Amino acid sequence: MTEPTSRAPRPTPVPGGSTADFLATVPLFSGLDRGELTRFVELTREKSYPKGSVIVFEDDPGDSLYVVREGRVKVVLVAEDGREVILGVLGIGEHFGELALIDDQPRSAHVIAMEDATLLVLRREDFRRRVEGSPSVAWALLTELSRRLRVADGKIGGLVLLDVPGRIARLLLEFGEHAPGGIIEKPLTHQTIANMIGASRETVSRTMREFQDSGWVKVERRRIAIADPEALRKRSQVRV
Amino acid sequence: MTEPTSRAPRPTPVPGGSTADFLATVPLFSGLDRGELTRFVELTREKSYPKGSVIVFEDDPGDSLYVVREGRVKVVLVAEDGREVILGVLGIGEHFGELALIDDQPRSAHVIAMEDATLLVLRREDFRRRVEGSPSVAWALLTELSRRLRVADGKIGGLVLLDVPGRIARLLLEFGEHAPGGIIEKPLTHQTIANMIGASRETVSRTMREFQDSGWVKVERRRIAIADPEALRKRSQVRV
DNA sequence: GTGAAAGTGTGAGTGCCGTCACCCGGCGCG
DNA sequence: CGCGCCGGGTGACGGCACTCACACTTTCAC
Repeated sequence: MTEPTSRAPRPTPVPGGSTADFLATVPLFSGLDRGELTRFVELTREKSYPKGSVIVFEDDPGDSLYVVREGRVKVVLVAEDGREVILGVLGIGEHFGELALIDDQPRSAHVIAMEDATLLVLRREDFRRRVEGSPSVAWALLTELSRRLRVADGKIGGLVLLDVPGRIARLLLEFGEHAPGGIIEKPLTHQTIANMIGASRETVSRTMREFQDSGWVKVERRRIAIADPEALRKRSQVRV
Repeated sequence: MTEPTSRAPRPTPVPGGSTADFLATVPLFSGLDRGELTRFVELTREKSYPKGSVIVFEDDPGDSLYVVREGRVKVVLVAEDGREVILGVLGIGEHFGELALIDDQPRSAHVIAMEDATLLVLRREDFRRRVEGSPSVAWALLTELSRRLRVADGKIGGLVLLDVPGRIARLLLEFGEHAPGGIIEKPLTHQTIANMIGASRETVSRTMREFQDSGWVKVERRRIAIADPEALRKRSQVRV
């Protein structure tokens, strides 16, 4: 999956940088000119969430779009017995909550702060006006939803066709691509990986050890470095 | 597996009215008025595909949107070893192929005719003009993509959290809802079900027998009747 | 009608991976 | 400084579901 434009790691906004500057780096709004952006900023509120707090609840009616300004959040389904499936991890510049604004259905998942996080909140009506008023925004939104649909379908394929090591290999490659130098800095705990690929913590642990022993990845102090992408790629291919 | 027809599209006798009438029933275009619809029809070509033929190939560049006029098609990922994952089954009035038109990426899956099928084909530029020119179409498209995203996420959750009987129960309920009287008429073979939920044909066979023995479903001559939705619902819930 | 092809039923064997149980090491905090 | 907690490592065990094998039934084409 090569996506030259939208997914490249963008420079982290300086804490002092204006909200308008920040929004300009978000693909969804990058089509707006400076004037529009500045006016647009007036419509957003900034909100902080401590690590572990729930930002949106599944099944709630939703009336806001969120853009991650600082920190990381996870989109999760939670079963009654406590098992959780992580549908996605969103970092700076990524957004969530559009679905409920588009189709007026309840929230489809929980969103939880993985670290202390700061979000820009935009209310339904302002969002809709923006989408309806700016073809470029509408088109960017369509593009983003398309991307997510492709990712989701790929995930479904992986869950069905690959064994656990294969799914882990694929996940590592995916994260490695979007990380500078193929080094995944942010803490990806085994438990998190497990919840992302539908496996148990223990199996992830064992598999990661095998990958290290094979020299495919190097792990030190919470950093995962992709050492042999080709081997991983092979392992994440469906076995013949 | 048959070759796709590159033969000239034969003018199809259309059961049930004009193409414009038909398009008016498709949510994507239901926002257009009669005049627009009639002019719009000029832009489409009608094409027939025999059962088993491949309509679009994964990884191909795509330049068309397809609307199912007659028959059913399946969207599938195919592994090298032949196993296939059915991402979706589309019936009359449903459409596919938008993704590639929106984001200019290659097709994300194969689409294969499950029965002899007739499709309306709309080329990229005409589609784009329509989306850009009609806010109602753009919005309908956003709504449709949102719906699919929710479905896909639900599927991911099901694959991870449910065992095979649970996934089958969920699938039956889903199909039952969209079928009049909870009776699923169209042939859903065990193999097809298996490919939709990521299971083997044999396991589906055994499970369907159990469901019948429990009185949850009644099966006769290719028809599946949902007899006890409540039981199925319970079974498709995550066990506590 | 008749044969081939598609779909289904069922048993036996096996393996991946989940669960349970326990240990270890590092790090933050009172 | 010691304690708790989070994250990780590893062995033992068992079960769900996959594969393989084969018989039977239904559908469909000619």
